[in-house]
Amino acid sequence: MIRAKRPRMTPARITPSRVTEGSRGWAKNTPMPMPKHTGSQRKSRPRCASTISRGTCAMSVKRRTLVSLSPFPYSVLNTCLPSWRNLGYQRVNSRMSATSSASAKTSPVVTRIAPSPTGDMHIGTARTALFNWLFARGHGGTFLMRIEDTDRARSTPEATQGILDGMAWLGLDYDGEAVSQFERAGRHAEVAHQMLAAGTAYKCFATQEEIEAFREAARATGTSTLYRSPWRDADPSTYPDAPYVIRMKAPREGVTVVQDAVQGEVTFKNELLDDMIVLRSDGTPTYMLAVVVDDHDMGVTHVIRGDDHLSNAARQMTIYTAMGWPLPVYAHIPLIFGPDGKKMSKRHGATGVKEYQAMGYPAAGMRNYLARLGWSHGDDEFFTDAQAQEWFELDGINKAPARFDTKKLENICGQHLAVMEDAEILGEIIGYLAAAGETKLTDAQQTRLLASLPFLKGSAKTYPQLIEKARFALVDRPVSMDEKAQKLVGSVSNGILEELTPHLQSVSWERDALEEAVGRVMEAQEIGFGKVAAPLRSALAGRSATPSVLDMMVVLGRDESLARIADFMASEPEQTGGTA
RNA sequence: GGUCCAUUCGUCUAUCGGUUAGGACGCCAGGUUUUCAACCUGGAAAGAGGGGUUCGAUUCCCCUAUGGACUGCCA
Repeated sequence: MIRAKRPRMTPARITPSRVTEGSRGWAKNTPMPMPKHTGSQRKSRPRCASTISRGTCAMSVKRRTLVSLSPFPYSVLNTCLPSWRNLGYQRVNSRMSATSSASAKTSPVVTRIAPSPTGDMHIGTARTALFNWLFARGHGGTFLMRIEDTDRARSTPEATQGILDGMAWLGLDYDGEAVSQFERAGRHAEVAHQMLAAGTAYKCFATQEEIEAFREAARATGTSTLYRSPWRDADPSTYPDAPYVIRMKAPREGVTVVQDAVQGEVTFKNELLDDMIVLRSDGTPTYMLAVVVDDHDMGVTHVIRGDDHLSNAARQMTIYTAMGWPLPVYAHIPLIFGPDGKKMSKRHGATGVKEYQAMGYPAAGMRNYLARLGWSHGDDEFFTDAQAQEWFELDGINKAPARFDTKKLENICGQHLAVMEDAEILGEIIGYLAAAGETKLTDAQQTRLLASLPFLKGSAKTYPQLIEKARFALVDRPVSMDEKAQKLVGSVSNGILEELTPHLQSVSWERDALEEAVGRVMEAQEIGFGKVAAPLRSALAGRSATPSVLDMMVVLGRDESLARIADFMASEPEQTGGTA
C-alpha cells in the first residue's frame, strides 16, 4: 500500500538544508504553525510535495523510500489505535475532564520535539524525536519542531543548526517551520500577566540572594529547600517599587496526579510542589511557562519526552489548570543509558547524533535500533519505517531505561544496508564522508562504487566497513600492496598469472566466463581455486582480505583488471619466500 | 536529605496469574568457503533479595537492596 497522501502543514519555508549562518531557521514574528485538521486537507495533500523541495540528496532518496514502503490507509489507524484514550487523557481533576477527554476523542494527533540548542544534539534527543515522529506519522498526525532557546546565554546558532542537521540526517521530517521559543516571549509574558490578573499567579519580590540564603540555611539544618514566598498572599499595597518575578500560586493541599501513558498514574503531594517562577524579573519567561504555552498554542495533543520531565509535568499542570486549558497526553519515556548503566555521557564515547553519522551508520538502521531501544512490538527486531509507524504505540514503551549497545546497532545497520537501494547507499556514503571530514569521491569512484554495491552491501555493517571492502574499486593504478598481500605472493605467482592472462583476454567479461577462465588454470596446474585467487587478489586489490576476485574483475572491467595483473607481474619479477 | 521512577539471559526485550520463561544482539561449537566477512545449524545463558495475596506467581501488594531522575529567576 502506498501512503501517497499524508496530511501536511503548509510547505516548509525554512528547511534544514537552507538554514545557514545567515539564517536562523525561522522568521521573526512568524505565526505558530497551527495545525488545521480537516478531512479534505488530509486527503488532498500529497506527502512528497514539500519533502522533495526540502531535502538534500540523501534526504530525498530516503523520503522516496518512506513513501514507497508506506503502510496503510489513514482511516484504519484511527479506528484501531489510541491506547491513550484509556490512559493519559482522563483527568483526575474534574475541572478539566470535560474539555480534555472531549478533545482527545476528536482531535488528531499533534506531537513535537522541543530540544534546547545548548550543545550537540544528544542521541537521547534523537530517540525522543523519533518516538514523536513515529507516533504522529503512524496516526496521520502532525509532528512539529520547536527550538527551546529561551536561555540566551547558552543557546547558540551552531547548536540549532546541529539539531536541524541531525533531524535531516535521521530523516525525521517535521511539519511546518521550526519555531523559536524565544521569539514567542511576548506571548508567554502575556499569559503570565493573565494569570496574575486572574489571581492564579502572584508577584514575588524576593531577591535571588534572599532565596539562596534561605536554601543555604535549609541545607545546613537538613530541612526542605522548597522556598515559600512571603509574597504569595501579600497585600498589593505593601508591594515595594522593585523588580519582581511572577510565580504560580500552586495548590498546597491534596495531590496532583499525572496520568502518564508510559509511567501510569503518578501521584505528587501538592505540599511538595513549589510556586514555580513563570516570568523572571527581567520579564522573560521560564521554560516551565514557555513549554506549556507553546504546547497549547501549537495544539500539541501528546507530549512525549524524557522522564526527567516527569515531576515537571505535575508542576506544569498548574498552568494548564490556571488557564483552563486541556491537558495533553503525557508520555514520559526513560532515558538512554550507557553500557555501564549510567546516564549516557561523553565517557561512553559518542553521545551526539552527528558523531553517529560520522561513524558511518546508515540512518535507517539508526532509526530501527533507536526505536527498538525501550520500545517493542512483540519479537520484531528488524523493521522498515513504515512498519514502525504502523506498530508504534505508547503502551509498547518500556518504563525501564535501556542501555545503548553498539554491537546490536551495528547488526541492525548491517541488515538495513543489505536491503537498501544502491543509489540510497551511495547518497548516504557521500553524506557520511562529508560528516567524517573525509575526501569526496570522484565521479569515477562513484561509478565503480555503485557497481560494486550489489555484492558488497550484504556483508558490511557501516559505511567505513563498506568503503574498506570497496577499496579495490576506489584506488588507482598502480595498486600498492600491504604486508599481508605481500605474504600471499609466492614464487609461482607470476607463473599462475602469466598462464591466466591469455584466458582472461579471450573471454567475454562476465562472471561465469571469468570463473571458467580461472578453472582452466586450475585444471592445467592441478591446483584449487584458492591457489589462483591468491595472487590474483593481490594483483587486483593489493590486499589479502577483499571481495571475491571474480566480482572485483567484473567491477574493474577488462582493461583495468588486465592492467593491474600486468603491473603486478612487472613489479614482482623476483618473488621469493611466502607461501609458494 | 526529600519526592518520583525502575529491576526477566552479559545487552535489548516477549510474557499482560497456569509456558520446558520465547526472540534478537553478543558469546561458544560445528558447517559452508576464494581471503576477510557474510551466511547456515546447534549450544550455554535470566525473573535482585525477603515477605505476603492466591489452588497457583516473573506477572498483583509490601519491605529491603541497587540504579536513575527531579529537587534553579537551566531547559
